Amino acid sequence: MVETAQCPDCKRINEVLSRVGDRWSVLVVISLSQYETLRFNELKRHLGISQRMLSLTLRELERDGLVQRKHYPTIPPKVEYRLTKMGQSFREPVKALGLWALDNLGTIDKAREKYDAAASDAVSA
Amino acid sequence: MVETAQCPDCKRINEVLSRVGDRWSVLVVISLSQYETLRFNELKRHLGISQRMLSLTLRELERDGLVQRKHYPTIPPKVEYRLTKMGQSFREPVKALGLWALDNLGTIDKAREKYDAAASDAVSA
DNA sequence: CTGCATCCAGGCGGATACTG
DNA sequence: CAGTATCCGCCTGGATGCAG
Repeated sequence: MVETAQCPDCKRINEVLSRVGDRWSVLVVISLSQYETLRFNELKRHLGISQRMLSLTLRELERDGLVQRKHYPTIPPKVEYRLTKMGQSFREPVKALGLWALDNLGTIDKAREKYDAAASDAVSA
Repeated sequence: MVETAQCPDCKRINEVLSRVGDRWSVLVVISLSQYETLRFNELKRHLGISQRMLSLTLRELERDGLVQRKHYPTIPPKVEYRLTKMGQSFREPVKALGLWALDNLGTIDKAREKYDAAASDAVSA
């Protein structure tokens, strides 16, 4: 790829997707939007995510200013995560996406079945 | 991961993200929404995507029923891609995401700078 | 409990060469 | 022009082990 004659919008979208577009980030934001405040292992259990990915994801989200980390230097240690203002505003577009998903997942599944059936027909033809 | 006690929503979101959540799919949809109809190499140049990924992405989008492929068996061959009804409806949540991105990318950049500065302070301290 | 470091497999994605 | 096939590097992401 030497070419870079794309629309500027694509760059923007690419940027935002590479920031908060990965599935774990989205899921963490959703979880926090439901529970207000969650601890590390609560999130881990809730999402079924590995420690590593949760750790990485939370660090990035904190770095991006979407999530606030509150650390209690007790023993054993306790860390709470919650959404920042911006994090909460992110729920809106995510919710839009979620609703679209709910509306269209069935249709997509149908389309896939149809497509796959046609493909296997082509093979047997 | 043996655990699977997550919220059902997470599964849904995960599904939709793994379907149309990758950056190339989103960018293809956006391009098609702007240009109505595009040929293979037009998309390729427009997005700065490799043939391989464009080919895979278009096939998936067609399979999911978001993109319609029109093939003219001429020489040289000509193939046009356009959004289906569902593909067009997908623009809505994507647009919401794009607007949020425009509004918040600057803030995110600021947050990152601040975070990184604090991190390097911690190192030098 | 909350993390970080390491290792390792699998998939994403680009470059290249080839077909129709 | 519109793809397919192959090779291969890179990054994601899980498993494990260790530290505070």
